[in-house]
Amino acid sequence: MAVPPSLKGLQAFEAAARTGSFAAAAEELSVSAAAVSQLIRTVEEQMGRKLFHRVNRRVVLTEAGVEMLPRLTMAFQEIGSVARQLGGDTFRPRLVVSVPPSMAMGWLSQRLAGFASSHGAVDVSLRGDDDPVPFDRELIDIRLSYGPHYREHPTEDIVQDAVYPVCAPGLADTIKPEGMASLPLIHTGWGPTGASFPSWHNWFEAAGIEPGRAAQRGLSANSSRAALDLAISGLGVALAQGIYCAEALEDGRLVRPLAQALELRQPYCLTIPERSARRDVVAAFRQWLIDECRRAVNSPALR
Amino acid sequence: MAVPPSLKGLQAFEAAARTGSFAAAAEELSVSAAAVSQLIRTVEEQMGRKLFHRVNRRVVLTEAGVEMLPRLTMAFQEIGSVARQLGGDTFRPRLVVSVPPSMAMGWLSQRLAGFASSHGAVDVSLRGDDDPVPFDRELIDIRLSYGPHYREHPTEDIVQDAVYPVCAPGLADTIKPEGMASLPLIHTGWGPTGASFPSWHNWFEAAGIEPGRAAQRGLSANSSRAALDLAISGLGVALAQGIYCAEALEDGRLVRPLAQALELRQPYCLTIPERSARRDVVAAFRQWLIDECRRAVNSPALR
DNA sequence: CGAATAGATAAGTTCAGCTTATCTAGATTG
DNA sequence: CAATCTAGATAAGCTGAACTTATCTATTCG
Repeated sequence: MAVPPSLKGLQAFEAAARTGSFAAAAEELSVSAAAVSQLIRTVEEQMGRKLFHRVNRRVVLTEAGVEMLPRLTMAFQEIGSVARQLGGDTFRPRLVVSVPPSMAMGWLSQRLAGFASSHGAVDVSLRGDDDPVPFDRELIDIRLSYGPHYREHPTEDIVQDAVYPVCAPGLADTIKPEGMASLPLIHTGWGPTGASFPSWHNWFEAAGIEPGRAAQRGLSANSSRAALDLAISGLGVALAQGIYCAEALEDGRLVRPLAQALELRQPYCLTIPERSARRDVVAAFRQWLIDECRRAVNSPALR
Repeated sequence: MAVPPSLKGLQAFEAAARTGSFAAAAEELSVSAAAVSQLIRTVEEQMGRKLFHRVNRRVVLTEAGVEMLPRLTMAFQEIGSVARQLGGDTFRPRLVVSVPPSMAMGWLSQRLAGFASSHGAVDVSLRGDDDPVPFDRELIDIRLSYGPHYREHPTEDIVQDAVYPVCAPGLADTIKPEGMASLPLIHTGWGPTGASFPSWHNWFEAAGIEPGRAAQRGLSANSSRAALDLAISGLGVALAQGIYCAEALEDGRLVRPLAQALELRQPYCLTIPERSARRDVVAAFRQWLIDECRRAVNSPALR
C-alpha cells in the first residue's frame, strides 16, 4: 500500500459491494453514480488491487473484494451507530455487563431495575457468558466471574462466598443431622468454568459425615439457578452459593437445615478493561455491583 | 444529528481522544494540529455536543466523548487492518472457523494442516466455542455444532454420528458382555450444550443390560477429548463419538470391546452465515470439512 | 521571568470529491 | 430487429471540506 486508502473510498466500496451496484450505492450515499465509480477506482489504484470485475454493465466482486466486505460492513455500521447515538438529542450511555449465565438469569437481572432507577438513562446490556470472555474482540465494560481469570486486565476481588445446604421449610422439619443420607440431595452440574465449585461430596467431607451412597443419589440440575428452584419447590436439599440463596432465606422460601457451610476456594472477581475504567457509568455500576454482592453474601441469614 | 458527521472528523476525534492530545493526533494522521482542531470542532457542531472539555491548554474528554472512544477505536482499527491486508502485495484470505471446544483441541487441529497444504495461503483462525456463538457480533465464517442451532442462518446436516464403547486393547481382553458391570467406566461430562448427548445409562438401556451400580461408578472427564485420552491410557471404557475415536480405532490404540453402538439424537450441523457463503475460501473449507467429518464417521473401524 | 508548549482562530490555498455531460455496450421491449 | 433503456466509465470542470501557515492566548516549566 503506497498510500493508505481514503475512508470515503472504502465507504463507497462497502456500499457498492453490499448493494451489488454502484447506482444503489450512490443513492445510499446521496451522491452521483460517477462519484462512486471514481472513488472505487481510486481505492483500487491506491491498493494496487481490483475490487470488482467489470463484466459488461455489471460489477462483480473479486475475491479480494468479497473477503473485505463483511469486515468493512461491520466497521461502518459501528461508526454509523456511534454517530446516531452521539447525534440523538438525548444521549444515553451504554453499558455492557457480562456475568456467569446463572447470575444473568436470576440474581442480577432482578436487581438491575434497582440500578436503572437510581442511575437513570443508561442502556444496560446484560450478558450471561462463561469464562473466558473475549475482551479483545468485544466491547465488554465489566465482567463478574468466579475466580481471577484475565491477568491482562485490572481485576479486583469482590467478596468471598460459601455454599450452604438449603431446602424448603417443610422439608427441613424431617431432617436430623445424621439423617442427611436419607434425604434427596440436589446436585448442581456447574458449567465448564466451575470445575472447582464444591460438590455434596466435599460438603460431607467438611461436615465430617460419612456420605455413604447419599452423596451420589438424587436430582441434579445444570445450573445454580435451576438447583435453587428445585430446592424452593421442596424437591430436596441443594448446595447453594450464599449470593444466590440469601434472598430466599431472608423471606422464608428457603431455610438452612444444617449450619455447616463450605467456603468457596476463590472469591468473586470483577474485571474492568482499562478502556472502560474511566467511564462514569462504569464506575457507578462497579460500585453498585460490589455493594449488591457484598450485601447478599453478608446477609444475616447466612451467619 | 442534522447532518451525519464526516468520517475524517470522527477519525480525528478518535486519534485525539486516544492519544489525549490534538498535537499527537495531528502527528499520527500526518496533518497539522490546526487541522485536527478544526475537524473536531466541526464534528462537535454537527453533533450538537461537545466531545472535549477545553481546560486551559489541555483537552479532557467529556462523558459523551469517553463513551464513544472505545467503539470508534475498534471500528477504525478494523478498517486499518482491512486496508493493510488489502494493500499487502501478497493477499492472504482469512477464515474464522468455530467448532465445539473438544473438537478444536484434538480432532480438527490435527487435520487442519491437511487443508492448509492443499489450499495454501489462507490464514485459518480456529476457535473452540460452545453454542450459541455470536454470529451477529463477530465475523465467524463457519460453525460446526452438534444439532441445529441458528435457525436464522443457513444450516445443513453433515453426518449422523453415534457413540461407541472404546478402551485400550489390553483392557478389552478381560471383558465379557455381561461383565461390563465390573469394569471401570469413563463418564464424560458434556459441556452446557451437550445436555442431549448419551450417557452410559442410555447405553446400558440400549444394550438391554441391567446397569446395576456400574453406570454410576468410575472415572469422569469433562470433555470428549479428555475421556478419550483416559481410555487410550487404559484407565477404563469410554463412550466416545465415532468422529473422535475412529482414528485411534484404525491404528489400534483403541478397540471396541462391545459392538453395541448408540446413535446420537442429532446430526452434526454446519452453519455458514449468508455474508460468508459466497467466499471461495469458505466454500472450499466447507467441502473439505464435510469430507473429513464423513470420512471419520464412516470409517470401516466403526462398522 | 522568559521560553516552550498546546490549543484556538483567521485567512488563504488546494485537491479530494463532486457534478454534469457524454460515451459504450449489453439488456429489454414493442 | 431496431428503439429504448440501463449501468457503468470517462472527461472536464467546479466546489468546498480539509488543509496550511501565521498569529494569538494561556499555561506550564526551568
